[in-house]
Amino acid sequence: MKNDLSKYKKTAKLVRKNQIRINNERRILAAAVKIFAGYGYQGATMRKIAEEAGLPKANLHYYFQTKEQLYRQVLDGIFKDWLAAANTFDECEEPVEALRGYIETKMDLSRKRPLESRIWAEEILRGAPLIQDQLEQTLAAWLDTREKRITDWINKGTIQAMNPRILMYMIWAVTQHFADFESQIRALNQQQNLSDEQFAEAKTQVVQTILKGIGALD
Amino acid sequence: MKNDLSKYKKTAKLVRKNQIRINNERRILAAAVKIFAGYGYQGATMRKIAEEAGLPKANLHYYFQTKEQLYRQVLDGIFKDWLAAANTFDECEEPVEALRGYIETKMDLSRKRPLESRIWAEEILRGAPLIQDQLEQTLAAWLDTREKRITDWINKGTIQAMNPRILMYMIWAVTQHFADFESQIRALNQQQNLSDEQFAEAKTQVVQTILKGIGALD
DNA sequence: ATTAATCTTGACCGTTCGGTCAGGTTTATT
DNA sequence: AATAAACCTGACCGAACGGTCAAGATTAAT
Repeated sequence: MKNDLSKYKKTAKLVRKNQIRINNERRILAAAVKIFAGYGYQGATMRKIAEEAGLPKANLHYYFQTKEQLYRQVLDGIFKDWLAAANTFDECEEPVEALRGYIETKMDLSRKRPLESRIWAEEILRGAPLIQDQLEQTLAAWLDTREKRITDWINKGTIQAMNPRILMYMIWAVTQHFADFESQIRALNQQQNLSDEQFAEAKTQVVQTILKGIGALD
Repeated sequence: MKNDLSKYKKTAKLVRKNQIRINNERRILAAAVKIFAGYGYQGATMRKIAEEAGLPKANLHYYFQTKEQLYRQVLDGIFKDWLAAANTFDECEEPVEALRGYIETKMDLSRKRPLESRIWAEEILRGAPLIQDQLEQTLAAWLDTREKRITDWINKGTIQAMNPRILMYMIWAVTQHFADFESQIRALNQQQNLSDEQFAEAKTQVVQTILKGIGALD
């Protein structure tokens, strides 16, 4: 009984953990996302992140030993979000619904989390020095599975023959473009970010063009 | 006569200019492209560029006063290449030929000059701090003109109704993706860059999907 | 109430950064 | 041959970087 109770208490402590630690780690990570997205890994400084978080620089190093470790945790969080969104691909059986759902989810993610998309893009731009393993393993496995689903659709004649990988590259390219190249789109849109209406139009057109382009519509 | 001759000589000198200067500026710019593409603006250092060029660091500052000036010249060169490629858009009257030619040219540019594409992408990722003017003026004007051509095609019923700008964003996104996300594509392709055959297949599929997607084919 | 663990922070450190400069060398002009 | 212009470069500079640390403050456990 005593044993059980003390165990329970310890577990409860671990679950609640230090509220201070949880709180500060969250603040620092949120600040890090902003600064890494705005300046890139090299351009971001621990001082800028500390200012954004409203904490002294030394305090950052208490929770995250090095800048690289902080950056890795940011990337991990982004990858988890990406995978969660990616699984909408499997929610529907038929290509039109599955692809429409996936493209729309990716577009929404670009709209809601452009900073994260840009951090990911910069990491890949620089040759993916820290996430190569994840790309070669988790992402490659994810792609293999979905490639088979698309091949099934092709064999059933639901969509036309094509290379499924290239289709996925196109979807990734287009959906992420609206986050990664936001500043270019803004410059071409009277210095205004796309309004909700404009973005909704883009989402519809992207879905229509790709679905029609692979022979899944009409 | 004397006057004319001396003028001619001076002009000739200016045309030939200092061969040393021409030569070294070219070397430095080529090295700068490599280093800026590999490390980003902040991650690139004048020491690395100097090593790549095989010149002492102080010599770089003799030809380019600051790192930012060197970077600006690199960006200018990239923008000129981009505009040259962009004009293939106007070479054909009909949408199928015009768009096919443009998409293929952009794909070829991604294949041949991936470093330049990545430098451009990073600049936009960071909010285009140095090229905002060019985007808002030169690029916006270019896009306006081509938007009108596409609108004409739509009015003639050659392609289906759509927002021309979003079509251009899709084309840019997809074509540049093969340069900018090269390291991700490599990780998903058994750690091998796309072969010429694979790239040719991608080019064909991209053209087909987009043209069919906007109702210009079939 | 005491002790232990956790958290906080200003001051500091070695390194590297972009950039400068004096003085020497090479190239062009007369 | 002499002079001027252009080019070259090792040594150096102040600033900013990531990271450390000792000592104090706060919170948790007994």
